[in-house]
Amino acid sequence: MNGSINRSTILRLSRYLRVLQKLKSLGFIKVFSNNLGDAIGVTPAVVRKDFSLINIPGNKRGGYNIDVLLSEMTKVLGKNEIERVVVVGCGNIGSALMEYRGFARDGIEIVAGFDIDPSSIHYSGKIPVLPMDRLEDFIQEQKIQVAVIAVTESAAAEVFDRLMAAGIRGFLNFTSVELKCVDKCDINDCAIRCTVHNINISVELENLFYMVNMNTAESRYPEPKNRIVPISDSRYGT
Amino acid sequence: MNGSINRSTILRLSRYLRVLQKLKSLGFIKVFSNNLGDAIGVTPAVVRKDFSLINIPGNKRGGYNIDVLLSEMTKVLGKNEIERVVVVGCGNIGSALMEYRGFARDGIEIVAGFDIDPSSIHYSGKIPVLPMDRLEDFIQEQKIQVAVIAVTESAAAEVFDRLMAAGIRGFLNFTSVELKCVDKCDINDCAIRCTVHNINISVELENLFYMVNMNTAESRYPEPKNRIVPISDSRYGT
DNA sequence: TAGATTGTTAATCGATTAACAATC
DNA sequence: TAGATTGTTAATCGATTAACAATC
Repeated sequence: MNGSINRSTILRLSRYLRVLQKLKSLGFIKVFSNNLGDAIGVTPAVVRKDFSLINIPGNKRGGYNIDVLLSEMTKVLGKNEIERVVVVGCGNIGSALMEYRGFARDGIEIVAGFDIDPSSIHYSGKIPVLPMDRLEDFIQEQKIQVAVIAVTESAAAEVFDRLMAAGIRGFLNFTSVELKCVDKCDINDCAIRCTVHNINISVELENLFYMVNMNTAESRYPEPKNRIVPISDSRYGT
Repeated sequence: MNGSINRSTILRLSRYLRVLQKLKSLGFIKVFSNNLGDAIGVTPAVVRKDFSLINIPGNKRGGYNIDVLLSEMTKVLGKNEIERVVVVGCGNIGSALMEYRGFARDGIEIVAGFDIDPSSIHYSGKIPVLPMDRLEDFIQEQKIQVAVIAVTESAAAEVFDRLMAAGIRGFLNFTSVELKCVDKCDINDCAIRCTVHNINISVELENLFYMVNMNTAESRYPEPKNRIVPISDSRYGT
């Protein structure tokens, strides 16, 4: 098939959405494919292709209507309701995420944290931090589907299993353990799919060092044509 | 060219490295391509190809020697010395990273933080937090090449420019602003390359919700052949 | 030897890019 | 009209996968 809606496309849609919201707040009405391409670092053709995939029409001369883009894209991305998340592990990273104010603007709400350390527990406050034995109940009662894992390395695998069993189907994993979905079957003997995004900051940094070293090594032989070769990787690229 | 060392390969190498360190600490001497493949979620052929790209020899029957792998891979990744990083913006995320203990094990050291808020500044302590006007001097004196950007959205672009001008060539960007390397020329009129990794946690979470919704929608029509379809995306995949 | 694993080549797959007709 | 932009198709590119000979 020459162009289905895949992960790359979806990640780009999220990024267009972000830019479009800003443009709208600035009073813009329409936008061209090359504007959006510049904004997120892709070619205009990619933008047009993405939009045509989700059947958003443009005007041959007048570009795309921002309101249409926003409403269609939120429809595709399923962003019509608040997206509720739990954070498991309220150490450095977990707490930082729970204190981050920017999620609300993006329609994301962290509804609870969970921690093994009794001194971290508090039931009141903006976001409660609950003990680990409340994990399964809470997830099932609140029908939570997405969780952030920010526990210690040694607890990662067990927490992952518990979350999976409790019904979580999307995982954002900040531990250094590479988590993978393993075979699980529900009572109806039907496949359970889940999605894990592993974010390993050490690996990110290591890679940056490698790229920097490579670039400085190469820059002794600068290419004649393209004097400026910015290498901007959004992690969703390539 | 049918197989140069590209970003995907490098990111995989970092991940092999991590697994290999654990295996070594468990007393393992050798490892097979399918073990490593399982560990990071790729096929054995990819592992063998990666290793052959960096000229690591295996034994037709006995797999790969872990010590050889480790020493060759650290050579390629340039991990022989401590990798020094600064963190700009010591709010929630920035502080969390500075307090994270795991970097040392990976040969990464956060040598300083920088913040605009005077109450965050402290010159002593494990990692000093310096005022922003020390930024350029520090980076140049210490020859820092990689920085984490964890400032507010509104400060992101300016901080990025300052870091770039001060000599930073690798950026790990946690702000919601998509940073791109722009045209810059140094005094020798030679291209400056830099690398930016943008980590946008909102986008990650949004994407998880999309995947989860898609999967649950699809699971009403389970495929006959592969009953279990784990979708495990390491962000470097695809 | 028999079995298993590497190393490499060719085939496949998918995404990006280029190009251009359609048309506002 | 002339110019600019969309929408789509074909070409290119690159990475993954499959396959299998080599060989321990």
